[in-house]
Amino acid sequence: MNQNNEIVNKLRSSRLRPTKQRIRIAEYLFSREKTFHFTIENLNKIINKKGNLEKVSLATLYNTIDAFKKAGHLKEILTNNNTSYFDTNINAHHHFYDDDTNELIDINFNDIEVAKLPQAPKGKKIKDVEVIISLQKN
Amino acid sequence: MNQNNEIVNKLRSSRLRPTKQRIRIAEYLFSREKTFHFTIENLNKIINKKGNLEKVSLATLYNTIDAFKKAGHLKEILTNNNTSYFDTNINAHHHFYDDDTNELIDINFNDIEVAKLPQAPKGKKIKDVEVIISLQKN
DNA sequence: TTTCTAGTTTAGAATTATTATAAACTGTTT
DNA sequence: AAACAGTTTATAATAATTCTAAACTAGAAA
Repeated sequence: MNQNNEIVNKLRSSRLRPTKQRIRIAEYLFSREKTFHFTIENLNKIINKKGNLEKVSLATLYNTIDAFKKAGHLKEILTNNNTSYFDTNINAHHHFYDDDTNELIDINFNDIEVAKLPQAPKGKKIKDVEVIISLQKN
Repeated sequence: MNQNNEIVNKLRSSRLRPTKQRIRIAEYLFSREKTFHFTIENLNKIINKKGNLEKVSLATLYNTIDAFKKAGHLKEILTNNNTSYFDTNINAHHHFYDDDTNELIDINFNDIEVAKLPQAPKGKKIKDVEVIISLQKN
């Protein structure tokens, strides 16, 4: 139950009650080495795959992912296909985006260097800089 | 009718029949100096605002914008709010994106310098490099 | 403990953005 | 003018997301 405790603490420190559902989702998302990209639909299929006894409602998936995002545990990825993609890698990094397959691939932060940045408009400051490299077939 | 002829030629050279609706939309979008960012909903309100006699159906707006995009006359912009944004500026350039207001602001190509780029995955090549700078309140 | 309460989950309805359908219409070619 | 493919249209269908209000639950208070 050590793993579980870490997750529970993570939730508590974000002022999120460690409910059964949140623990389940957080364990799935955050107990992994490699970055994970997903849509709500993906996650729903995984969490509620047939055979699983404890189902989590779709509304809760939306609520939970939104809460995790607001707490800074997930990043939402920019795309143009009107489906939200999320990323368990919250460190600054960038993406390849394959328009044909809607596939996302992480790019290490250090593999891109943004040498010059513009001034933010007055009253605003820069929250994040994201580089997206669209791909096409050779 | 000089303006009109330019538009008609633009359509023809993209193998798009210059229909009443396409000419109307193209005139609205492409007869301007400054860049224009819009969603289909925006455009619908403008083209079909009450008082306008000639209405264009929503389906046609979708079809036409998609055709213009495929012809390279519009760029689709990446955001995370599951609504498609389009940009009449098809030159390479970048954007500020204000998450709170969903507002997009152009950044001149030269105001950002991407100094280092990664290799494209095998079988793919780089189509476009886009930088999106998210903003937050000061 | 039990009781209480605010926070959470849920099924289902509602909403929003987009795509599909198939009939009517129109630009262009013959 | 006839013909045909391309286009437009209203409407239905679909997909992603948000809303709603009732039931449930974790944690605090008694």
